Amino acid sequence: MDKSTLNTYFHSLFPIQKEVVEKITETFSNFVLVKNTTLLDKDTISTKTYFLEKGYMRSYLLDEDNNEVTTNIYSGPCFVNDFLSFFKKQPTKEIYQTLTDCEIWETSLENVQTNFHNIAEFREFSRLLFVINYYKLNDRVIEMASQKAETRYLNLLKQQPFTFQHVPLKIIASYLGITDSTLSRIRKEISKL
Amino acid sequence: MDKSTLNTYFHSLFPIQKEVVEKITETFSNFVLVKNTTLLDKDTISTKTYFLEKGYMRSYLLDEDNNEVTTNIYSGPCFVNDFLSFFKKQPTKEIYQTLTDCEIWETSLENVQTNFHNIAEFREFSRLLFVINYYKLNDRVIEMASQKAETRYLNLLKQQPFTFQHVPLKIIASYLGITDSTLSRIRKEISKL
DNA sequence: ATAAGCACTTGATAAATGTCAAGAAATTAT
DNA sequence: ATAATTTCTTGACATTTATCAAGTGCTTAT
Repeated sequence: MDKSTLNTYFHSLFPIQKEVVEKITETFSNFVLVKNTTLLDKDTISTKTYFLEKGYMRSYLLDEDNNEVTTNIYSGPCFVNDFLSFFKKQPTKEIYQTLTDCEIWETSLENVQTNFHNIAEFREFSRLLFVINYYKLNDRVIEMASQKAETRYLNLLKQQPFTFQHVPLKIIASYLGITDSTLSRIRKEISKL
Repeated sequence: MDKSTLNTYFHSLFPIQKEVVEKITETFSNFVLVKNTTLLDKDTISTKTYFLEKGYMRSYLLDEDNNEVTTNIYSGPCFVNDFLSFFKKQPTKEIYQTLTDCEIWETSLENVQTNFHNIAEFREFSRLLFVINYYKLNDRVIEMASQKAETRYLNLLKQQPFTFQHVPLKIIASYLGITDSTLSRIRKEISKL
């Protein structure tokens, strides 16, 4: 039950007192999931917020042609949440799955609510987490709208180089919005240079 | 200074007492902007949160080839915010511009902070606004990654039909991540059916 | 250790979308 | 009302990406 990574994450995002962080993380409990396990399934309601301490995960869904669309790739340490399901108590549209063995912390919505309304620093932290996630997504939309596949690939390679050592290329391809054949060809082209 | 639309917006998103909403909107003041005016310029820090009561706006940026990339189209009534700039006090990367004459309300970060930390219902409202905006963006990424241009166009037409009566097609095209030529051809194809 | 199942690559071809340039149509300014 | 500007359309052609199918190699389960 070593919460040092979890606690450090709070400090890294927002200046906040050690005692306050310990109060916030008091209710978090941890568990381990092996590779290829579903953490949160489609059409269920997320009652927990998750912190991925170590390992890789993804969220994905199936489009109308039954192709997998990877919506996010998570590399710990980071929070993993289906915000809509968790806060609005709606069924998820996406599946959250481990891509490697993972170490995860969780706490309930009730605990989040208590902290959100009673600890000013947690409120600020929560909002900041939203802002950061929102802008990552925004940057991705801009990329998708304006950059070609090769550029998106090179950006991802620069931003998350370690992901490529743990996540299959076909999943990375679907995250980039291209087929695995196209990604394979892009990589071939680049390796020629 | 009729705040009824603004106040109603709060109620529509989240059950909240009339008196509490009036307290929250107390500090909002209004103004009018004519078509094609910049509300928030690139590289400036957003010190206000905006509520677009009436009219159309967009946010956009220029990519490396100096093409406009429209990141969002806003149709009042709705909040218009550069969250990153407003909450993290960072320079915006995008330009926020009116597309028609607009009626806008604004209040300062200080007022938002006071309400965020003192009014539980406002905290819930704020978070909900984030959640909703986050998922709109998430849906857009999924669309961009998995649907072709024609489908994205038809979805937008269904979801925001009135936008097409007030926003030039070239802006809609850049929002869809395609060129205006391609949008023109898509519309021609569809009109044939 | 072997078989089965995935992940990845590659070729041939097709579909989707972009580029550039010109002209038509609509809007805005004088 | 006219001119100027911007938006929209269209054609010819180029580029990007998808599709389908086959084959290779790697991983996993028995």
